[in-house]
Amino acid sequence: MTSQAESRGSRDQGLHAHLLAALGPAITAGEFPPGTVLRTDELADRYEVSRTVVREAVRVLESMHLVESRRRVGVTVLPTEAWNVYDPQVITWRLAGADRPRQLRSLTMLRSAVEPVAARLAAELATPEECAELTEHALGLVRTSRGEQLPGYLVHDIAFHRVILRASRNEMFARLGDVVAAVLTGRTEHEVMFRDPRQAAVTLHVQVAEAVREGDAATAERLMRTITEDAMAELDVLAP
Amino acid sequence: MTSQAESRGSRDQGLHAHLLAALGPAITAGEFPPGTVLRTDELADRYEVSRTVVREAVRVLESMHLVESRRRVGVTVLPTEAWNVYDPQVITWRLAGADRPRQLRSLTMLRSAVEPVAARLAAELATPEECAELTEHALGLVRTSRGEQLPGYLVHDIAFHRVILRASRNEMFARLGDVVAAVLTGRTEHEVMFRDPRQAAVTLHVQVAEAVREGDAATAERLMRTITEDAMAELDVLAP
DNA sequence: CAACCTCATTACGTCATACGTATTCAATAG
DNA sequence: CTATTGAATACGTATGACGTAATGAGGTTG
Repeated sequence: MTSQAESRGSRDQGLHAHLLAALGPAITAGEFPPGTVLRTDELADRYEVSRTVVREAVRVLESMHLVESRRRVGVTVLPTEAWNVYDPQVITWRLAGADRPRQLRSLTMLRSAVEPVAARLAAELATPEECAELTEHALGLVRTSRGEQLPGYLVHDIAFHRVILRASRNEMFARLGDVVAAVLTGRTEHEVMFRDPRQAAVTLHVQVAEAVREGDAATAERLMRTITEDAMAELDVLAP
Repeated sequence: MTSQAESRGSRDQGLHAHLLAALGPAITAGEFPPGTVLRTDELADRYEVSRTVVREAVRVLESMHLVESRRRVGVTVLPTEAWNVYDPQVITWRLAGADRPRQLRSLTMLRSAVEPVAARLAAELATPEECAELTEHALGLVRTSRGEQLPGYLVHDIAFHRVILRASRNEMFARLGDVVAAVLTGRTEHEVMFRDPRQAAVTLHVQVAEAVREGDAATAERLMRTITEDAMAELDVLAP
């Protein structure tokens, strides 16, 4: 065993996480085309870890359906269709990779399918506390809608949509909060958004908060549909 | 090492899969309340496998956010909010467990959010081959809509919705094919469906196939929305 | 000549052991 | 009563050995 201190790599969460952080992005980025076979020993040698660590990382990749391990064959990279594209880890890796635009488009489409329904449910089921949160974040959007306050705007935007999804009282919807956060963050980071958030969007958010507070499900859904469709349109304009 | 043949357990995919098949359902069923600590040695002893195997299984559970492994503490069961509820494995486990009704409701709601949008996209993007498949499965539904042919009906129903989701050309939507299959299968298995599939549903499916073939996006979306809302209503009637 | 069977090879699967290390909790000193 | 120290603990990692199934070469057979 060499000094085993490792130059740096990842002090975060263990060697297996380090390996995952190396293999996951590489696979999702297509550096290993589907059908590529990786050997455990080779990986252990390449990344200077024991086979134990490699096997644990492979097990995780396998649970994400990124690879398949077969005896006497090796660890085979699976085609995209097999991947667990809802796994937050996979989403993160892909958003950081080459096919980011395609990924962003898929996720935005998912948003535009789910969020309007979530808004309708929220209007029917939101607690007073959640209504208050919505109003607060809507006001936050108004405050940060002008000038160089994109980071602040982003925080309120994410929080607003998280509350909507959570207030829908649907587990599956609530879990998309992370996805929405990733999409919105990505949009801001890559300046796939005008420097001054459009006032129309801000107004719509305020109105959604109102509709939810008043229990107007139909209006909440319609307004949210407008918001997400605008997001889709924005993407169509600024991406191939 | 004892005889190590194991009464049966799972010859399917290795010992670690066996362990997963035991721990996953137990955790998702709430047999280990959040905060419960499991020790690897204890698990290894209890299931008569080596610590290596336990660790690999734990890594997978960890990637699903069902548990968290911390030094000197053990493997802690995480609260439901942390779980990867989109993981097909987790979905399967939960559908087989106690809170099946709640799970079925959440998933059906997700369907009713996504499938109408998918139908709209399908009407715009479906290939001639996919249109043919849709028509074929719609006819299959008609043929099996009466008498004791629920299994046959189910096959065509699942296939139909899979084609719609695939034809939407959206990765995230396409991946929900398994979810829809699980929901429809569950509905049939538990007789949460009338013995004779309703004729109205069959007609709607035929009309969706038509709308997609003719590229009538608005109609396809509207019809599919009716289908999924009927599914929700059905659930409301037959479940608390 | 083609189809089938045999068997050595290979790389994953599992086990056992040893040691490293972060974390916790209790005992002690101030 | 607070703060520091230190021993116990359970996970993290490495290593070496062996089991086992899948593969493909090579020989056998119809």
